[in-house]
Amino acid sequence: MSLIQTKSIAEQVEELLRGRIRDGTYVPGSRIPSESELSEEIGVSRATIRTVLAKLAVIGLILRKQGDGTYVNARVQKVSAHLGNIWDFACLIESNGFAPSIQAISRELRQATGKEALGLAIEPGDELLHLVRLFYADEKPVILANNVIPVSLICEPVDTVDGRLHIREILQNYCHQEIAFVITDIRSTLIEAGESVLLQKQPGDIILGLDVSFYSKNNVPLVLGSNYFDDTVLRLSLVQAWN
Amino acid sequence: MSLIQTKSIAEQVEELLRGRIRDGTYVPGSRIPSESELSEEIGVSRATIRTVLAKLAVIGLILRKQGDGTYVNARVQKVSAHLGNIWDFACLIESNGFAPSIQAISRELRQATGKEALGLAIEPGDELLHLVRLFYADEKPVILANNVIPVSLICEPVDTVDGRLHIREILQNYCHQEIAFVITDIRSTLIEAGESVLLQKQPGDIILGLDVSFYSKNNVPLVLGSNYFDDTVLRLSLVQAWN
DNA sequence: TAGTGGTCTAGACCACTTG
DNA sequence: AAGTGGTCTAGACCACTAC
Repeated sequence: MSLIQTKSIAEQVEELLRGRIRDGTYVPGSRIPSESELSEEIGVSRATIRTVLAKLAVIGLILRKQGDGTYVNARVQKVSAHLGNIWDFACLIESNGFAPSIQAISRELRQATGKEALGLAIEPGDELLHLVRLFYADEKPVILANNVIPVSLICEPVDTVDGRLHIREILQNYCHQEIAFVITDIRSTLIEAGESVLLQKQPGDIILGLDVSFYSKNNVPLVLGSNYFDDTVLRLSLVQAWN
Repeated sequence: MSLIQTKSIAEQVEELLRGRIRDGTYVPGSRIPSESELSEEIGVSRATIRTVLAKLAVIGLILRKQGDGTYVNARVQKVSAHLGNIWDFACLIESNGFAPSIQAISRELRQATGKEALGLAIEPGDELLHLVRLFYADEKPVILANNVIPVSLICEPVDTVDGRLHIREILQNYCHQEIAFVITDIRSTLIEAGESVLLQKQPGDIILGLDVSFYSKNNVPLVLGSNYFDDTVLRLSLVQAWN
């Protein structure tokens, strides 16, 4: 097992191009070099260039015009938290222009409710680790995150779990599991008394509810998330490319 | 200009494989033939097979395991309205298991407000076409859609615009414009008296607000959408693949 | 060890836009 | 007409998983 994971050529090219877009080497709205030119300059095949450009086009960072060229999308740079980031709250806070931080509120062992058991494909009463975390945007609390993980998945001592880590990291470090896909339900909801205090809101204020399920490649449910998202401070905005 | 648009090989392969997944030829949860086998059977290169499988993997329809094989994702088939469909309301209603229909409520010419002018990159007071449409799920109203289009973009007589068409089709038919990308803001909001009647809700009920902006490849704002989404009837659920 | 998906290449041809 | 992105091919090698 090698600790040093060399990045693929495509990943390196992606970072290079993202960097040039970020630092203005490629001016917003302007045309970037053609695929052939990039291929020659960077020294990789045109196919590799194309896989990278396709990825950047999907998230709207660039606009491609057949017979013309590829353009930097000025509009998306400022706005976005795009598709891949919907459930990555720290990333989402950052792209809203705030400095993110995470506070671990509590870590509790308890039994699964019927609904949780259904979502996690376990039996009601099976033991769960329930994590409560609070996400801050520039010192202001904006997202209250509840996550439950079946204890049966956890390989390490439960009390070593660091609540400030990303869910992905928690699953990697303590469960040796990788996330394959995620299903997110978005609801409009009223905040309850218990949660309102932590988010500095009034009970009965309206708020976004994000119910998230994480699954492994074997289609095993890994974690359920029940999150309260203060959309008066943070924008939940998605960018999508057409085709 | 040819009316018959032959589909690309990749598109045909995608339809073939989607069909096999839909009709159970490929059993949910089971492994499908390898890339080489598909390549040989269908008679296209492995690269083409791979582009199709990559697309299906992004929307979670299949799960790919290196060194093992490709599996049909049983879970996603039932759930989803995935990324590409967030703003395609008819499609979203359908994937929730209802029959969609659209009622054109009104079609009005009026002047742009300051906010609208900003979003559409025009001047306040410039003329807009304001469409109000109501989406039904099995005869029950679930989404109220307000769309505004700068009249300057419309090439055909305004009173010929068919309010029951998809926004994409309206832009194609009456403005000769193609949508390149979309930015959607999701908010939690209270429904106002005017809108509540159409959606058969009480004023003050909570509801999801979806603010959508459509842009062309030239980064010109084409349409703004302000939509009220009854999430007590319809689930807004997103599927995303990790990587 | 055999077979799978993951990465990458070099090159061909097409469809399209711009000058 | 020249140059761009879009599509597709055939083949090589690697990393990983199962048996």
